Amino acid sequence: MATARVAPVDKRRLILDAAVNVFASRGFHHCRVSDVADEAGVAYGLVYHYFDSKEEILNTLFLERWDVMLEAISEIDARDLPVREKLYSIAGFIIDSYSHNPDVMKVIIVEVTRAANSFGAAHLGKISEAYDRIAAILETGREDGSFKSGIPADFAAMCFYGAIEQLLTGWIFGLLPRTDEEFERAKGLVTEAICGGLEHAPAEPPAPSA
Amino acid sequence: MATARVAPVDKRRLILDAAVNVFASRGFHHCRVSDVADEAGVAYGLVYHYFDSKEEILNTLFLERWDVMLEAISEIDARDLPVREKLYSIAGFIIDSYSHNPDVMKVIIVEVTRAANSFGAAHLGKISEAYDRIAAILETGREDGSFKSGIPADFAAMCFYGAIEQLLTGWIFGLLPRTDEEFERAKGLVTEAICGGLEHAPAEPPAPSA
DNA sequence: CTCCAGATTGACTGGTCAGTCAACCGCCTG
DNA sequence: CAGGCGGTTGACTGACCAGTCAATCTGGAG
Repeated sequence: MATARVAPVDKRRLILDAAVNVFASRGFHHCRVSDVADEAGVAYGLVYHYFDSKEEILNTLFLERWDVMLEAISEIDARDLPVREKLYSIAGFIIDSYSHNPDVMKVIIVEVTRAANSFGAAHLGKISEAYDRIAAILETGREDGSFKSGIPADFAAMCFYGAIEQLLTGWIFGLLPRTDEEFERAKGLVTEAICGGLEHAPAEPPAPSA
Repeated sequence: MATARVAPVDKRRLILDAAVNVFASRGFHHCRVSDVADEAGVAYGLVYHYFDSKEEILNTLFLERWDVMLEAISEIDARDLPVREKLYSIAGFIIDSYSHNPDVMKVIIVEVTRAANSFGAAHLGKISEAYDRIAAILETGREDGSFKSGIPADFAAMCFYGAIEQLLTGWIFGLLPRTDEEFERAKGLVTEAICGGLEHAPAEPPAPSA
């Protein structure tokens, strides 16, 4: 007989999903654990059956998603593509993540990624791993001569990632239009902006033969 | 007789400066008002003589600095310079702000600029004014043909500002080296990265005569 | 010297909320 | 049917802390 018959509803998952809603709409510091429990339709105490603390809920949400992103970056890096297309794919992945589930990305960006005195510091290793993997990709671009050697790869990675995160921030704050077409368009535009630059290229010597 | 003889010490200023230290090192949500009072060497109640609430202190800190930045952007825009040099000056101004007083910028970036559910939302107008002014500068670049017309100015402004803020974030988290030389170097590098792009330019037709 | 207004003090209060815990439930096992 | 165990409940507690306020100080004006 099947072990699960009447879909025993994963309460832990229910709580995590509810937490995303609540954290996104009210903010981690401005909501109560009871808000999460209510949203999940679950008793207050059950939250503490599955999680040690309110913070652990956010940690879990962050790690779940960030690991997926790190995995995606590695997978993209492993493909046999020009560096620019790898960057396009990464931008695309992050933007898709936002468009498919804005709340999770909002919570991560708003509550974790910049929280230098709390969650950000706690997850610094994971966060910088993303920058490092992007930097590694850029480094291959420097090596094959397609990317400028004058801009350090780790520096370039920060610029690239920063631009993307700022776009998400723009969407989160409602400063940029949020439509599927805009999301799609943005992928190409960030890539072009960061790789190709905002300026029209002046007469420039071609890349030195690496 | 002079109105001030023994340097009456502006207690309000003292509190604001103490708040910068405390907010930067412990975080707005993880510190007590009494921490600020202690740091300022002032009685707890005096904080409430000068400010209505803990939040008002942060609001004041943000507005003081942000207005200076808006002013600086306008002043830079008014100069007769190529667009790229205006952007260099803006990047330079923001980076100098950080290098001269890291704590204020840290507090603004960590506690305000991304706080979509609290301070960020409250100051959305001011925040987006900065993006708008940068976008206006970029628009002139599009008009005079030095900047690509395919990338909307508001979009480009987000990329530019995002890259800079990410650099500050890198310094705040200790992921990028914090030396005066690095700060100086970064000004040129971000400008080159964003305006000129990370890639070596391929053969590209010159800007169409606008 | 007196009087006043504004500055300064810090003990206290009121409300909030994260986390605990003892009880209860429902299902499976023997 | 008894026993037990993980899942589930929600009232309760203990700590914490933003904000209040009555009292005190200080320095200038008359």
